[in-house]
Amino acid sequence: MNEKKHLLTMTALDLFYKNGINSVGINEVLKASGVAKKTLYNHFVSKDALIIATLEYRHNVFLHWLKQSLANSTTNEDLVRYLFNALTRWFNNEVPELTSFNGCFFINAAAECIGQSEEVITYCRFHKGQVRQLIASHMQTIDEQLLDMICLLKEGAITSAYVSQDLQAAQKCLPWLMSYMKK
Amino acid sequence: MNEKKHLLTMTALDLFYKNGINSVGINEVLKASGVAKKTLYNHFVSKDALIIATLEYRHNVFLHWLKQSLANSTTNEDLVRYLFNALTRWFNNEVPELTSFNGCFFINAAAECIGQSEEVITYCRFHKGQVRQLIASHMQTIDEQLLDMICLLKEGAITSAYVSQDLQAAQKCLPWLMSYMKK
DNA sequence: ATTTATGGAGACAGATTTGTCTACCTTTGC
DNA sequence: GCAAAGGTAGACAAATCTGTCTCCATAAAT
Repeated sequence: MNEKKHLLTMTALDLFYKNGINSVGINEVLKASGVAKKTLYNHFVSKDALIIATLEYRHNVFLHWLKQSLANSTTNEDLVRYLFNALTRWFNNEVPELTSFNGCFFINAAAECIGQSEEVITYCRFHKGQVRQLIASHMQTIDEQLLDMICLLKEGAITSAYVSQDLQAAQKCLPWLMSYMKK
Repeated sequence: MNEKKHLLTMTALDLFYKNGINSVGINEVLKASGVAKKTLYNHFVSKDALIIATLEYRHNVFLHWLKQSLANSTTNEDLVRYLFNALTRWFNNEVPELTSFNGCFFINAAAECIGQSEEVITYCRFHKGQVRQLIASHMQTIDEQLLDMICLLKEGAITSAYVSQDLQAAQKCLPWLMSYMKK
């Protein structure tokens, strides 16, 4: 990708994730990145296109981080342990590449773009699907029910960590999942 | 509450929940309700005040519905069954008073008002706390761990139902919770 | 019957936003 | 050396949004 385009995408993601997509104007992105307006509209047809680019970028960063976090797991127990420990690190700002925790960018974007951009919600759905697939690919034995539970608890933990500021939400899931798998 | 004020609050909630708080302008609320702008600013000091009023109203409607849904539960098993069956009815648009399902209004509002209104996120936190308390008050024996799990799964189900369009998300939680309580 | 409070309709100011356009500069390839 | 491509800086148009204010109508209270 072009250097300026990449810079714009990263800067926009930073601001969008921190302050909300609708609260951040194009001009703010330009000022923060030091790029001219014409260059932005040279690379992106509209603000919506920039938003989609930030979603794609965040998706890549997030999946790369998750893949690495799960890399060493060889059993379902490992998988669950690695996953929810990784989430806890995310919530507690111990993962620099994900930047300061502000909930799930995709959930936030979906909420912000209700009845404004169908493309955004579609991409968010895609992202959640890809994350589920990545988790599934690390399962020793495919257990659709366990996969459902893991994903539901993951979503719940992210939401609780953000809205209710329960930074230990992911840790609370662990003992339960462990005892479930023991049976 | 005043009649016009109530009408404005209900109309605004409808539009905010359906199309997003930031996408709906004051003028749209006025047109839909047939109320004059001066009357609105007579009752609300600003749009922010109107937003808070819609949060309060939604909170009351939601808690009233949940209270009724859980009213007949006498055991923890009942509680879980009633709760997640009620969520399923909500997701599938079988609860008229909650209007067409569009995720959790409070999660959406929190996402939309990032770095814009501290009052909104505070109220969302309050709402989630009240819901938790209501659930706790219907528990036969207080089990903080079970309460955590119920709330985490509830949040996960709402998010999955909305973002991933998994309308059966709440039903998937039931067998798991049941087997957990049996032990 | 007259006063007072409340609401309707909407013009208007002021701020802000997206997106276009002009004019100028810098770098790179030939 | 020069032409072409792409970037900078920012003015500007057009739309939109919040909040104020004016003028008028209506209804209730004294």
